[in-house]
Parts: sequence; C-alpha cells; structure tokens
Amino acid sequence: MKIKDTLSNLEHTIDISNKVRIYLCGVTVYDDSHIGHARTIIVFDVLRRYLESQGAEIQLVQNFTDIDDKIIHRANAEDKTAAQVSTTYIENYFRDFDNLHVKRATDYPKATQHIDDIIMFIDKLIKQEIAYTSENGVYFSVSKFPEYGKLSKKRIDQLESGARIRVDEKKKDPLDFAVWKITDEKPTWASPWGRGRPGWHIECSAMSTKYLGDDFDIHGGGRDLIFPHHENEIAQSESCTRVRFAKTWMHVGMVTINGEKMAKSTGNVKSVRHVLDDWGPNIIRLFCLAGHYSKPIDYSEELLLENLTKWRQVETCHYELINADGAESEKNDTLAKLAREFDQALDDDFNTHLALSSFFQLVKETNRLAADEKLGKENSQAIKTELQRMLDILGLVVLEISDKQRQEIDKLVSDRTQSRQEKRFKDADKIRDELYDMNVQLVDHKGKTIWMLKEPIRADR
RNA sequence: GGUACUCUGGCAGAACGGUUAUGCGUGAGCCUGCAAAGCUUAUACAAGGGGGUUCGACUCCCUCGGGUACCUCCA
Repeated sequence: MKIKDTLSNLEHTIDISNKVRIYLCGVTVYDDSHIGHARTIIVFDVLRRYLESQGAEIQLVQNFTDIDDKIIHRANAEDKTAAQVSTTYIENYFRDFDNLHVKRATDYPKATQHIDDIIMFIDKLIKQEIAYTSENGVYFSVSKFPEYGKLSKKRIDQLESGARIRVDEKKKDPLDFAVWKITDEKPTWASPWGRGRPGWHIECSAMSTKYLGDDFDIHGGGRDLIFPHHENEIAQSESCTRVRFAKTWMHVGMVTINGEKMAKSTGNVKSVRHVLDDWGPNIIRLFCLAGHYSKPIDYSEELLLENLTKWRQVETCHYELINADGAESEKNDTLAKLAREFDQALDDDFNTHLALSSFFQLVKETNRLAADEKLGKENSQAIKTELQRMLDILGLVVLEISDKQRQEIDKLVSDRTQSRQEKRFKDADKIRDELYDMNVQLVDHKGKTIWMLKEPIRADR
C-alpha cells in the first residue's frame, strides 16, 4: 500500500511484512468530540482495518491529551478537578466512538500518566543543550534544530516576522516553545525545574517513542496539526534520538461547514453525539469516507441524505442476498473485478471514494440480479462473502435482528400476503403500515414478498 | 504578508496525456391492487480565466483570478 507522505510529498510504500506501527494524535479531552474529530479517527480506523485485511499486524497508539489550559479552564468554571473533567470526556469519547463502530486502538496513553517519561525526555534535551530553562519553564530552542520547518514547509525567518511575542514569556527566541511550564495552577507535578506541567507537544514525542520506538511507520492526525504540533514533535524527537522520527506522515483534511473549518471558536461545531442521534453510525462513516482523506469535506444535510439513500441500497442488497432463491445467473467476473478494484483503490493512497464506488457498484449489480430473479443461492453466497469483507473494512454494520423479531415480522408478512390473496387490500395495507412503523420495508417481488429491517434513522423524514 | 492545498457536469467526487468514471438528483418507463423498495433507460458531453508545450490536455508548464487552511489552541 502507498500513502502520500506530507513531509516529502512522495508516495511511500507501507511495509506490511512487519508489524505496522501507527501513532495517531487523538483529542484533548475538555469537551465532547465533534464530527471533525470523527473524520480523522474513522479514516485511521478504516486504514487499520484495511491493512489488517491484507494480513498486516497493526499497533495503533492514540493519545488523549488530558492536561492543558482548556481542561483547567473548564474545571475551574465547573468547580471540578482537571482529572474529573478529562475522565468525563474520555468516557464520552468511548461512548461516541464505540457507537461509531471504531475499533479500539492498541493503546490510549494519557499525558498525565507519562510524566516520568516526559521528564526523562526533557532531561535529554537539556543535557544536549537543545532545551534551556528559564524562570517560568523549559523551552525548546528552535535554532538548535536546523531542519525546523521541514514538515510544514515554513522558513524560520518567515515565521519570525509573524510570530507573536508574549511579554510574560522568557524565551530566547520567539519561536521557542515550552516543553515544561512552571506554574502553581493545579494540577502540577514535581520536576527538576520546578513544579508545573508539560507543554503540549512533548507528550506525543515521549509517548510515541515509548510505545512504538524511535522510528515508526505512520504518524497521523488532522491537517491542522502539521504546524506547530507535528513540526515541534519532529524537532524534539529527532533532536533527542538523532534518528528520523516517523517514516510517513499522513494528515486528514478538515471537516468544514459552508466552507469554513469546524471549530469551537466559530461555534459551527456538530458533536458526534448529536449527529449520531440523527444519522446513526453507517451514514456518518460513509460521509467521512466520501472524499479523499487529504482534502476538506463539507458537512451538509444534503450530503448526509445522499448517503442515507446509499445506505438503504446496501440494506436492500443485504436482504436480497439472504432471500436469494432465483435462477442462477451465468458466472461472470464482475465480482472479482470489483473486489480487485476496491483493494487497488485503497492501495493507492487510500482512495476511499474510489473504493466506495466499487462497493456501490457491487451493491447495484446485486440488486439488479435480484430484480431480474437471477440471484441464485450459489451466486449470492460468493457475493455475500465479498460484500461482508468490504463492509468489515469500511466498518459498516447492517442492523442485527433477533429471532423473536424475525418471527413476529414473518407472521405479519404472511398475514398480509393472505389478505392480498383474498383481495382484502385495506387489511393488507394496514399491516403494511404497521410494519412500516416497525422500520420494516416490504419488497414485493413477482412471486414473493421479502422484507428488510431498516436501521431507524431519525433524519429519515 | 508568508506557506500549503484547492477550483471538474444541478450536487458530491475520482482517475487518466487520447476511452462513458462512479454516485446522488432529475425526466420517462418496468414491477405493483395501489404504494414503497428495487430495476431499466434517458439526461450532465464538464473541467476558474488567459496563454503555452503536444498530433492530442481536465491531466504537463506559465500567468491571472477565486476559495480554504496554517502562520495562536485546534482532528
């Protein structure tokens, strides 16, 4: 598989013969996650599922930033401790992302549980004179890392002209950034330089190295992290270890609303919980995978609605396959071709849009065979296997049905069929309405009626 | 101001130096007791503007313009 690396702008081949080590910058837990977070995390979830389907072993590490100014502010505002705030939003994170069918990462390290590692890391930087102490903290000296700016393609002199210099900070250079902040504001931890807390970027340097080694395969996150976060991580890690930090950098485009970045400051945030209530996990996942991961994607009801239509087709396909008993169509190689195209699309810089187009072609083709009464048992078994493989990679899940529900529905459906045969159409339609209210869609074929249990989507009218 | 990305049909959105992308939508039809769902078929012949390279460019180069992001916390 090839991924376009942000740093070199070249396509890198991901070696899956050894364990693939991935570090994903997760969220700062001071509030509920929004759909922008969801996109990044879903992209990496599908990436991971795809690589696993190709036989790769994956180690996916995703951090929680559980100490920072915003968390402290929220804690103060709500008269809680920072730990209470972060714990709450970590719980909410798992609630939301489990509901989105995101597979759990291998590890979810937290900054506050790696203070020792962070201190050791800073200590190394100081010993090498790459970081220096001042009265209010420890700073990384950007001038000691000549390659600073290589990820974000910025030049130090250009940055300096635009840099904001805070009066209260005792930096040698305005570009220097804090790796340790000395402060009395709780919570604080003891360090050789005084009580305080770590800077933001240092946790990812310390934790990624600890969990994945000095040099790992993929480092990812949202595009907005390229500068300064990932730039600073590179500076810290490469200064410290003297080896290349991550082999491949992969950045996910922003979710926008009316073309503007979704952000707390502009108030155009759609929380995962809220969107999940209206649309459910499958439609959100389809929406997040609709464009190339590196490009922005605009959130709109219209686009979600389009994906609802598509999802209904997938559900139809699923039930047509279950009920397949038509004449066997002659063998053709469409199935193998679409499966191959699906994989090729993902192989080529993770082109989920193209992969989805193969996926939907398979769905359409199957529904067409069903409509022509040409979907036989043997054929449908092969399609079912392939369709399920794709669904698993995409993390899409058709609504499960219990035996009790099934019996209940079967009963009503056969009552309706009886009524129709006796031309008691009013009775038949009454049952149909009843089923409709149970989210059961009837599909009247020529000789038989099949039904499907649709995922209830609140936004569906 | 600097840097990066981006500009494709009503909408979403790819690939590719020469082939219908695909999907949604829309029109018509099939099926049906009527619907729904599904299917069939038609429809977009598109490439921000202007130059250039080429036998041929949406695809490469130049230029002008629009948009977004980052340059401060940010997925």
